[in-house]
Amino acid sequence: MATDDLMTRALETLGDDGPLSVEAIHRLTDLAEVPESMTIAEVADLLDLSPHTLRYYERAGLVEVARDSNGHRVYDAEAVRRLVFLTRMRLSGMPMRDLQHYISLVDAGEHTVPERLDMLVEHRDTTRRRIRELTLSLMAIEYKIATYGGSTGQDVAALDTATGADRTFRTALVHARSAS
Amino acid sequence: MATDDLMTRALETLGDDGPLSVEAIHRLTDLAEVPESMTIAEVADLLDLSPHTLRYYERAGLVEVARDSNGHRVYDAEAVRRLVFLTRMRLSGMPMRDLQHYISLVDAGEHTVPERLDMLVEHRDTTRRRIRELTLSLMAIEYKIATYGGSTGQDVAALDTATGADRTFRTALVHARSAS
DNA sequence: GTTTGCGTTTGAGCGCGCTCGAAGCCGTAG
DNA sequence: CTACGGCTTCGAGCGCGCTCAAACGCAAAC
Repeated sequence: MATDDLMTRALETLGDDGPLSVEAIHRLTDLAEVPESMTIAEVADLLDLSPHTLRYYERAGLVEVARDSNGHRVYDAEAVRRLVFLTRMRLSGMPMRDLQHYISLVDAGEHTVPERLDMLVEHRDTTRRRIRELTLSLMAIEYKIATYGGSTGQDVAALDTATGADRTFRTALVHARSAS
Repeated sequence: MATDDLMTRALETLGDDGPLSVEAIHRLTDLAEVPESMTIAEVADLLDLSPHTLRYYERAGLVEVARDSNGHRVYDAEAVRRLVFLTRMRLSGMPMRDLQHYISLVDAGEHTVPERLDMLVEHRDTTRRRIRELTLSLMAIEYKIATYGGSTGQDVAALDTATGADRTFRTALVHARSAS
């Protein structure tokens, strides 16, 4: 799958309704300025998580963070980049356990690259499955909204009789979870 | 958004790689035969969750289930349909709390339809956001796989220099979480 | 000089969604 | 007759990912 293809699809997906890309533009400066060092509050703000969580990640062994003369954390650029990565992985549903393993591989050296790639590929596939699962659920929700009749089973009933929906699709809706 | 449009998009999404739709076809008979009554094991099998979980849902007030002469649960078609709905909502991330509220609205009568629709619309939007979020994470993962350099920050660095990627897209990748 | 504010550590607690264990009932198979 | 499998109830336990409380340090502001 070509990169350009990826981006095209991404932008199409984003194009549905504006807020994300608008906000993205608004935050355009963020990564351009990756400061040499940041405080915990700054990193928390950047990544949209709490200082508590950042300390928790450190305790969990996901990052090492230096201290200043007051014992306060000083996040260097590498730590911030790692946290950006970790945050994205967390957001896409990778468990802490796996991240801990991944980081242990990173720290173990270059010879672990193949295993790291294996992990990324597996997580990519998991994420793809999850997106398809959510897409099917989304369609079911939209269908239920469109045909709302009050009963929790109405959507299925509607699918049985309406618009000559194709059977495969209908079944896929009901069994979206079978993709997981 | 027209129904046909929805289905078209759905099938496109599914078309990427086969397993789901194939499995869907394989299970095609499932909903066609919605039996008059089912045992807990049958329902568990149908919905791909455990009998434990089904009992838990009942305890949580999400379904009422009759008993036979032995005290065993007998799921009628309505209960099964409700559970299909509930399972899809759970799968798409709706919290138990919200489902309990939704079901209380269903049980309260037709005058709660507007509020139910509000809930569905909100959940639809949440699901859409989640899909966009996951899509961005997915692109980041794919990018990292494609440009793998071993460092956790490599993907970002690559984005800064590679293929003349447009800045908005690049920033969106880093800030996918800002959509949540 | 005290207050305010932001940081530190440690260990405990929490919300969620299951998941399981124990003890018991029932119907069928060997 | 007894053993087994599958169901029942009830309450407890668990894994995950935070989230917080307590007690303290330091530094700039008033």
